[in-house]
Amino acid sequence: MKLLMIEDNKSVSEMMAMFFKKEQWDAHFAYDGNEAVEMFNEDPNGWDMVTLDLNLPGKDGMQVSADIRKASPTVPIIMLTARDSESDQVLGLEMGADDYVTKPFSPITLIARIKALHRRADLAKTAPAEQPANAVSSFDVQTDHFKLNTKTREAYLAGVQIQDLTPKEFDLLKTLAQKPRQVFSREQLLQLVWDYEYYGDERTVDAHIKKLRQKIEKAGPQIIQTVWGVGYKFDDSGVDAQ
Amino acid sequence: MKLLMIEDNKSVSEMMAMFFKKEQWDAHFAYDGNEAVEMFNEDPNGWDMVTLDLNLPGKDGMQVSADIRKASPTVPIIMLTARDSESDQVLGLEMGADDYVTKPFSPITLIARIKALHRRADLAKTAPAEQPANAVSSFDVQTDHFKLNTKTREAYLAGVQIQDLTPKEFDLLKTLAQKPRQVFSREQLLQLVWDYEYYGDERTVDAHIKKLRQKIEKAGPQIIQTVWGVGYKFDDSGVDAQ
DNA sequence: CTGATTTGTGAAAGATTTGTGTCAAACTGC
DNA sequence: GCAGTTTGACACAAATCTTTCACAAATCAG
Repeated sequence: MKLLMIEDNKSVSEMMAMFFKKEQWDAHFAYDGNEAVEMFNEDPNGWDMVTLDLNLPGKDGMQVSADIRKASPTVPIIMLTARDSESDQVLGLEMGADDYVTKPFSPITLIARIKALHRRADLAKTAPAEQPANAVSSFDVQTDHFKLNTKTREAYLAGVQIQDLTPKEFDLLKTLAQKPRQVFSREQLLQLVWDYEYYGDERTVDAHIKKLRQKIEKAGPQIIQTVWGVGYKFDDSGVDAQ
Repeated sequence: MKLLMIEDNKSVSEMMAMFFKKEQWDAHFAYDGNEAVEMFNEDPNGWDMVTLDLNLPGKDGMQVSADIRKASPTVPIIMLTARDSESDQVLGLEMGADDYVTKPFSPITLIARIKALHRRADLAKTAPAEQPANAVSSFDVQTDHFKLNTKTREAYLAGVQIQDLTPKEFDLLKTLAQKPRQVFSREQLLQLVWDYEYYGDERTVDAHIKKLRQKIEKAGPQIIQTVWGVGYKFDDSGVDAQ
């Protein structure tokens, strides 16, 4: 198991390193937020677990969590913190963390929680259809008629490339496409595509959707649907025609 | 979401019942271990979540956990307990629990943890590289012939999608369908679908029911019944297999 | 059967949400 | 800095949904 521990307190990480070694886990350590996000993004899909200290120098811990979630919607995250307030805990869990452990914690407890979460997360990997490990698949989103590659930042609809996507447009499309058919509210999209604490007009999302749709139309049928009163969703099930 | 709370302290379960209702979860309660296992086994694959108080009369909590795990290797289990010792916690997690919350806990916290775990467990269902069309799982209502998914805001009757549901229509259908055969008065529906303190004409419900029925008819047989003098109910028992 | 009550229905007014164009600000590469 | 892009905000028009109301139809009580 490949694990990333984000923790600025060296004595904590050194102690945990011993325990991780005992478990024979491939543990990596980051000591501040920016370093952590950078390290994580080198191989966003290669991590099995992240533990994140919220009290970090530099980047805010919640922001680090958001950045990691953005890069990988599924990696298990355990937040570690001295902040014991209930609202912090609830916020953390709502932000997408899977567990929230308050300091001081014992290594044994943390190990047990990591194992429990890893076991649970593994169910998602083993259950579904296998994905050839070595296969190209640098495509991060791939449905029948739609492919999206975050490394090259290219998107294809029914084989035709969607051209001239700006960064925001690409991120927006990626976010929607990662969960086909799931409806995202404007607020959710602002959190996921912009920032978790972005303060701005929700209608800005509409403006980007409009631009995005224009570019999608040049490549094929519309794959972004409006869900009236709720938000938007990606749905390429209408791209049947061959 | 269908949840089983195993808890012998009635004041705790009553308080939680209120919070579960607010979330519109289908919460069931068991007050001792044997009853819990029995209840669980009536439909081992029908549960989305179990919370288990370890301090139960009758059967030992750990044994209950083991019995449930045996019946369903994947159902998420959260252990609740006053025992704060580390060894208990580690043992619980090793026994197959996904989370371990010590009493006293606040309802908000428990709700947040249930949501986090449910989100994680759902990934196992939805994960499959985003398979075709309606393979999106995580239906919030699922009977033999009717399925409703709040994430995609889609509803299916005997496999056919009920199309073009407006927000109110969808919410209304969801509310009725969450408790099949249960009659809801117009007043109740106004509270549940509109707002707790909505001030408006009760007949507005009728208007929406009418529109909803029209859209349901396009997909299959009628599943909303009028209970004269009382209100409306969802009942799909008349829908025959195809 | 008759009258009272409740529900179904269609239309129209009212309210809300979304699409879209414009413009200024922020950002990029040079 | 500068020119070209991208982004964000806003306002108005267009589209869609919600609510109300009145009358017709159905149901019930006696």
